[in-house]
Amino acid sequence: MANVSVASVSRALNGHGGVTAETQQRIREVAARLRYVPHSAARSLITRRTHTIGALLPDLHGAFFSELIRGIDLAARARGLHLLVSSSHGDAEEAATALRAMQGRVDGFLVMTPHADEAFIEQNMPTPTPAVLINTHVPGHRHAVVDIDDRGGARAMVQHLVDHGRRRIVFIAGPEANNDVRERENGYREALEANGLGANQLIINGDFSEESGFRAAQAILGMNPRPDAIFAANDMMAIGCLSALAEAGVNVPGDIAVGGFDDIPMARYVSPPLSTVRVRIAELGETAMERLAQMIESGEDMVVPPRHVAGTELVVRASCGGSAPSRRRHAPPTGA
Amino acid sequence: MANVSVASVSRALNGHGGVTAETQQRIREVAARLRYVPHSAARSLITRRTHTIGALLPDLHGAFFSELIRGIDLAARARGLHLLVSSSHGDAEEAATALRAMQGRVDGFLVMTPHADEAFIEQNMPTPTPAVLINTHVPGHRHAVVDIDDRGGARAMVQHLVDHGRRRIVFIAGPEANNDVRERENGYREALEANGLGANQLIINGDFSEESGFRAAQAILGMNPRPDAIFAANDMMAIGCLSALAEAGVNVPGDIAVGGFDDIPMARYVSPPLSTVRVRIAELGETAMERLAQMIESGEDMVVPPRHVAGTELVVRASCGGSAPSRRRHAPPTGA
DNA sequence: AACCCCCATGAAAACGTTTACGTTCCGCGC
DNA sequence: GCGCGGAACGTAAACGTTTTCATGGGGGTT
Repeated sequence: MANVSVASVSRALNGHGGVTAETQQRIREVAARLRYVPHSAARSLITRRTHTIGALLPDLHGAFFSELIRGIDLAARARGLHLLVSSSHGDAEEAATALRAMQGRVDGFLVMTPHADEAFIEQNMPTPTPAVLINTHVPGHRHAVVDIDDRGGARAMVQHLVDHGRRRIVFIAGPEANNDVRERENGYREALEANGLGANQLIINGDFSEESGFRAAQAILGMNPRPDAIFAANDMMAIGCLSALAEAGVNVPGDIAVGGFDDIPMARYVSPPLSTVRVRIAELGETAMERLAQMIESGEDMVVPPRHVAGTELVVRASCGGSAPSRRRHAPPTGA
Repeated sequence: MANVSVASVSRALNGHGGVTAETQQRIREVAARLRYVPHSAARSLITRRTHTIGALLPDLHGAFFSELIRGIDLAARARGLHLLVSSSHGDAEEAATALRAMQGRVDGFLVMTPHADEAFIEQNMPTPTPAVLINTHVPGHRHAVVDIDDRGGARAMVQHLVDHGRRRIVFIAGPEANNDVRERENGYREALEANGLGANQLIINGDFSEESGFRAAQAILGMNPRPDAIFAANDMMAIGCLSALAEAGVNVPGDIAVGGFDDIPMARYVSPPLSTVRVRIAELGETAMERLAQMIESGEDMVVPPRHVAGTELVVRASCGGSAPSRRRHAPPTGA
């Protein structure tokens, strides 16, 4: 102590006023000298604020989540918030457990999980805690929602293929439970229908793995008449396709054009470079975090911001045989 | 309340005994019905345990950190610990701030930052808090250290190149401040000397970016006599080399062999597939986390485990012209 | 039948803050 | 000169747990 009561210390360090500039100065000096740090638990106990937000993600693996976390972290630290991460490895029960474990430890949730259907939300999300649902099409109005424009991106890709003369476009789907996939498939369908090709729907199931893309391409090569384009629901499957096609001696994009989704860093490096749909993932995370911060600050009469949809961007490279590849060899991929 | 005092509730929920099985049962039922969750701040206040560990990383970008966090998360959740992440974007001051901000909020630190020299540690790490330093060559004995065997990995790669007849091997270094790079360079040197090639040291500086690898390769092409192998301190630079060499019409590995370090996912997909040194990153994170948990549990008379060095693994693919590429086309890369 | 010990339970202190509420002191106006 | 207002600061309550200690009751032993 520096000849002063705990109350004054609190006031001095929090800068709430009610204390002379001089004593504030003195207290701060002493605090620094003593390497005093306020006990955050005690503070949280009385303040009911933890200055921490909890992120529940389906997995922490791969470029997607890396980018997402990065965006979230960026926005969080800009606001002086801490980030508590947790992955819910596939299992819905595990996700619920993780959510419960974070309960009370955080001021708000950032939730992205395939298990987040309405019942799950209802059951496991404490009403008073603000939450932003990422990429989760739940109609509820109690939580904010931030989505990727999967449908629009898929439409753009298919439209591009159609514009360049492709007519028999196969879509390689992903795991059925996945919302993104459903939306990408919807976009595929809409684009075909918009071009009077509704009857040409060709859908093969995959599971997001390179392997499944490889197998899908083999199946496609056996189809008659042979398709002239493949649109995979993600880049890894598209890359699997490229392998299979190369192995079979099929020319890409001459014989078959290939498009993916995500624009993972690798997409630029495969041969031929993969056309794909870029999602500004870090931006998605930032937006979600910003929304959440806003909800938290709004306090009692919480305002739930309207649904936000993160745009996508068609990245044309050699694999889809469109215009000259827009890939400049040594420009770093934007946003990556 | 269920006809019982707060003390009994505490005992029932924590299972410390001192309460009838019957009442414990009853209390738990009521708690579940009321969706009661203990206030973690209050608990931390008295327990002086947060059940949270703080991870300070230099960045959250890219495959490396994605893997690292994944490993950490895995080990953390296996022990029921929460994970607070923070990136210290480059700046040492920022790292210090982040560390201070986590102070008191966590039971232990996982620190990986290029700024973690001795002074930094001394200044910013609160002595009583357990900490594990990842990939940080600080001699202090107060903290545990977990490292990558950069030197051994580099030696293995260079030895492999020498074994296959290469004699003029260029090393492309990374940012000077980086510990990994220094060690990789040491390994390079040691391997050359061990083979009586100590006089053939050829080192070019890079900065870990693809671009710098590209430029380095151009420089190398101008050297006389021309080197017959390139060993880049990381995969991205190696990939930049491949681009430059392909552009110049140089045959890889015929004219020049190329090796990288990290085994990023992309390494398998470039052309030719890149030989590299794999680091089991997730394992590194897991080990670090386990050590930390061990230190935390050991309590007052904290035992600091001895330095642990995560092994590396030479991954031979086509780019180094060794034996037939060991890459099986559709086996998923192990550990990725 | 009396005593003792142990176990289940309750009461209360403690953890380290924030904040509402007093208290003191100073300066100013009447 | 007296009173009054306001600013600076101290006192103490409150936050929700855990844990120590006290209390009571039941069962076993002598």
